[in-house]
Amino acid sequence: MTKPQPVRGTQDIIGEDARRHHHVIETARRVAGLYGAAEWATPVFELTSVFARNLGETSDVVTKEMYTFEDRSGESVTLRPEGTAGVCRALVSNGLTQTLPQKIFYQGPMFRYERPQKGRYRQFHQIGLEIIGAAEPLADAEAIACGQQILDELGVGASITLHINTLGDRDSRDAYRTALVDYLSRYESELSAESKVRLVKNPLRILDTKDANDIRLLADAPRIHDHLNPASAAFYDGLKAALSAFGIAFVENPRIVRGFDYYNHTAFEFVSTALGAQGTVLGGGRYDQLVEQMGGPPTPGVGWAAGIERLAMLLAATPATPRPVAVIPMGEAEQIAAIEILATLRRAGIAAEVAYRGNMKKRLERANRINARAAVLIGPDELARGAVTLKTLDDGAQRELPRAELLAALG
RNA sequence: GCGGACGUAGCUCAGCUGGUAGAGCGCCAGGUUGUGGUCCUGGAUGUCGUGGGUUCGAGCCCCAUCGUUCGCCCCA
Repeated sequence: MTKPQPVRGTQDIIGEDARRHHHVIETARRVAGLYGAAEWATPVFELTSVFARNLGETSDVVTKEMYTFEDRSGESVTLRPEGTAGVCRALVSNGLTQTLPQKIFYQGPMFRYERPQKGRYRQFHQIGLEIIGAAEPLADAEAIACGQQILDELGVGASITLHINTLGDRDSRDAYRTALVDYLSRYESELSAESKVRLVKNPLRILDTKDANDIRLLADAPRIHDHLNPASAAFYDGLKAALSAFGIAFVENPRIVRGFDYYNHTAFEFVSTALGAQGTVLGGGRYDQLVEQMGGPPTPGVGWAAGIERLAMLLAATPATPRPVAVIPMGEAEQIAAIEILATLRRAGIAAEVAYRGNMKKRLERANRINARAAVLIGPDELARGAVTLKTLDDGAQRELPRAELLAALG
């Protein structure tokens, strides 16, 4: 038997996975609301230029990793690889650059055309937060605090450490890049193959190398903090002060970098100590050039995103679902009474189920399987007396009571 | 995109140097025609990922393909 398969790198989220997934989203949505964020839903695909223009046409990201195709009119469209670009596009499209700041929460599927691995799918899901229109480090601190609170409320915060860094403003960053290239060029022959390529293409990312010898060479490399101009240094100090005031613990990690030019100042990652070397569960930073690159007015922004699948994996336990009440008519004659009781319970906010068929034994088995807390039994005797038998399934105790008292008994 | 490993029942897996499939769990039925979770008895389920090849004979060997997984590249 050949069963139909989902497209490579996609997965069905069902059962326990679905409950964990929803729990992550609901927790994040609720906490983001506490920070004043409104939830946006932007399209899952955009014109390719929305993503490509900002990333550089030649990077691997564009040529290799985007889910891009032509629609029937020959337009090149791309399934969104991340959420920030679409949110910034929407901000500009809707003229919201006149109404700043905006705090935006989003959640949904993202797509990258990569080789699938465990926890890395071609369709995956993210939650994200953006604060657009605030140039102050307080916005960065709020975004980070929101991320921290979500992780805490998910119960995964304990095994996670916040790493922060600054890239400085454009001048600071350019000065640092020059200094870093100067230094590393002297050791070019000793660098790993990948780092040699990065030295030309994207030198800051060498700081993120895994090669032991590269790491040794980097020990004496110039540091970003020595190249920050006064304004950038003040911004970074402001961030750290605000984080401390929010009660957020962090470590400074100069190896956290971002590859694209629209990033500046703050870069941060929440790293799980439980998941090995690649344990980033939530990451983000400041992107003061992005909205302008998108065709809007110069508008600062800061935000983060986190993979829902990875967070769901970290949850200690699957969130419990409410236990329903099983309504069990003995036969056809009691069916109508059962339906009436179902309606009463559900309108009162009590989860209630009835099995579609089967004798009493079968229906009790089913009640057990759906983890019902109680069964409401109705046979000819109860029907004649206008009563029901209420059975508590955990201890098996049961008693007969008038139908009118059922709601109160289940309250 | 590159390299390694793997693909047997719904799930987890066993299957000797090739002789045409098994366990546990789950599922269904009965023991109990007004009572579940425990127990006992019985039952169903697989073109052994797919296609081709070698062979008298392939779950097992060979090739291809699809998928999964580990690592690399990348990680917006």
